[in-house]
Amino acid sequence: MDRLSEMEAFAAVVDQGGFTGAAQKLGISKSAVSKHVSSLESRLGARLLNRTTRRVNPTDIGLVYYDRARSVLNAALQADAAVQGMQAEPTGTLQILAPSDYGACVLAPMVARYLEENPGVDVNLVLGHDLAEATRSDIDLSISLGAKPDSSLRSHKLDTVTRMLVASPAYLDRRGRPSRIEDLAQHVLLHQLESGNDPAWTLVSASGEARVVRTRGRLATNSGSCLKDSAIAGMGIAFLPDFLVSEAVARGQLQHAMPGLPAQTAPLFVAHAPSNGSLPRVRSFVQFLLDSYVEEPSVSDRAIA
Amino acid sequence: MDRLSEMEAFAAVVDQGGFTGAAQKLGISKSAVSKHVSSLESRLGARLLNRTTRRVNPTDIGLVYYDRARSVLNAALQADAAVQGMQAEPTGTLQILAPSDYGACVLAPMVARYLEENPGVDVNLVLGHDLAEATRSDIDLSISLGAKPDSSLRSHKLDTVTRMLVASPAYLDRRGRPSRIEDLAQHVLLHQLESGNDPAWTLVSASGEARVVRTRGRLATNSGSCLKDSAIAGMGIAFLPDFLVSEAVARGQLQHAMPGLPAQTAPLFVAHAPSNGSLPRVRSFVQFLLDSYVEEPSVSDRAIA
DNA sequence: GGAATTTTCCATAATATATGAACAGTATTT
DNA sequence: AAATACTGTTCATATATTATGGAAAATTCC
Repeated sequence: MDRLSEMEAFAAVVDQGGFTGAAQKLGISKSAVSKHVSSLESRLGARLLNRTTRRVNPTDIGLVYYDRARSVLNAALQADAAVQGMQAEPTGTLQILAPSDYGACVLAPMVARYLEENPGVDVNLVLGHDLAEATRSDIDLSISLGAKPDSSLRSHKLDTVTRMLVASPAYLDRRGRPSRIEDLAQHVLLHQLESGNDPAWTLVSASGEARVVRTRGRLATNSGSCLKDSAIAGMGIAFLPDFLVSEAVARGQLQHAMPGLPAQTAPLFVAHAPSNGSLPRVRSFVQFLLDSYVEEPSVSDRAIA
Repeated sequence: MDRLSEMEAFAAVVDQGGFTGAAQKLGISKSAVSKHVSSLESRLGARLLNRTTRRVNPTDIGLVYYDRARSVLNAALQADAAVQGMQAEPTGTLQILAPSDYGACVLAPMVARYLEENPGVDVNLVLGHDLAEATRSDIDLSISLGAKPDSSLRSHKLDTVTRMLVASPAYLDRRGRPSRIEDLAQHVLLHQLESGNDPAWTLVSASGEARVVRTRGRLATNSGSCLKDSAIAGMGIAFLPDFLVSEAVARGQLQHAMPGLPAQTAPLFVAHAPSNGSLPRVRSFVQFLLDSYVEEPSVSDRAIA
């Protein structure tokens, strides 16, 4: 006997003031209503309704049970509605916050594909990871590189990004190839400006220890692609993520400046507020990202697997 | 398919991290758990669990549904518990607030009977309707005469109390019998002190209008029985409820002072805070009162019926 | 007191359930 | 690397239970 149906039947009887009305409202036979209520009463071991053949009045026990049953039914309704809401077609405008370079190089093409698959969703892609931006309340979803997001957020690891030291062949021929981290002090280091950070790189040496290399280049910018162009132009060594430079490396415009250096990896996360986790557009985009990275994992993640 | 059982099965699977554990915890077969969850999923039209044959992980939809389902189950548990609690044997100390005279004359013998029938309950009978007492938080139940209790309280009408003008035959022979309300001004009126009230009676005349009679007696007391004794002693006319004087009237010690006056009736209510309505001792005592008054209605209520 | 509604009861047909074993797949362990 | 142990699902069947429509019982309204 479905206990929820029993409660529905009982509540309907109280609402309609009779079994007949309840049966009509529920679309079942009077007998069924009677049996449901009887079963409920025997299960509880208490009389819930005072039947007077002409009128049905709830017992005082029935009265308090009615309130409880209604709240149970409401909760059940909300549970169903939550699931239905999460399965609805994604709609609205998805606000995505992402690091500038990653957003421009990697995310933008993916977003384009996502938009094609999800005609109901618009995307606002906010690039640049300022804290002021990160706390904007209308951000649905943010992508971060390196640090694992705040544990108050729901996060999924998407990928492992490798950053590498690159320079143009001409530069390396002219200035020599560094073989140890200390050798970098003799080179022109093209630094990427980050808000609030000292001009320095943190590199993990072959022995596994982190070494901080102060950069003393004549050019610094916050644009990774600008930095890449400078490196291609032979202006020095840059420390850039693979997604920015792999194409230039493949074309021979850039080379690994220090092949002996172990892979400098950082995890890539997508994160969202827990309350946004049930928004279809957020769910669908996160799933889209996860699917995309599973189909086409990066070099470093493939190596791990 | 019992929807609550489905939720229980699903929640158990999430808790135990597997169908086998859930089946053991619920005491049913693995097949049943599997079917319950399958049925739930198909009813919702959503996958709730990611099965990996070795481990079961809730989908993100499943995660939010788990919370909802848990609250549904909790509410259902509370609903059952509320009914069970209301059916438990009455225990504890019942705090009753009642008007002094009514409590002494009528309620005390009834309480004695109630105590015999309910060995688990003690009674504290607080007599005297001071507002300070009425708001005491440990009062389970209060009885009031005349005014209908605050609508924030649950109240039941118990009876209709008739108040009557009485005096001793000797007094009436000596001073004459009043025939009109105005005549009362020529009499000694024995007033019952009430906190905050002017010394006056409000009488309903034969024409139905309320007349206020200022009392100017030399004796006033807050004790109804003391007033009755004074009236028996021939000291004047008293205005007292039937339960106080009917015996003396029957014995001829008192007479109706003004037989032409219509019945001066006031309803008698029992009231309790809604939150106390589910306490077995409150319920049982209220029921006891109602039963007692149904079996033995007062004269005026019998006349109405 | 009669009549009309209302609930409950009853027998039947249909539906649905729980079960245990067999099946298929994966993670652990040796 | 292979075998094992354990997992969830599926299947057929026997058991329970359900809903239904009509008849019966009961009580209130007129």
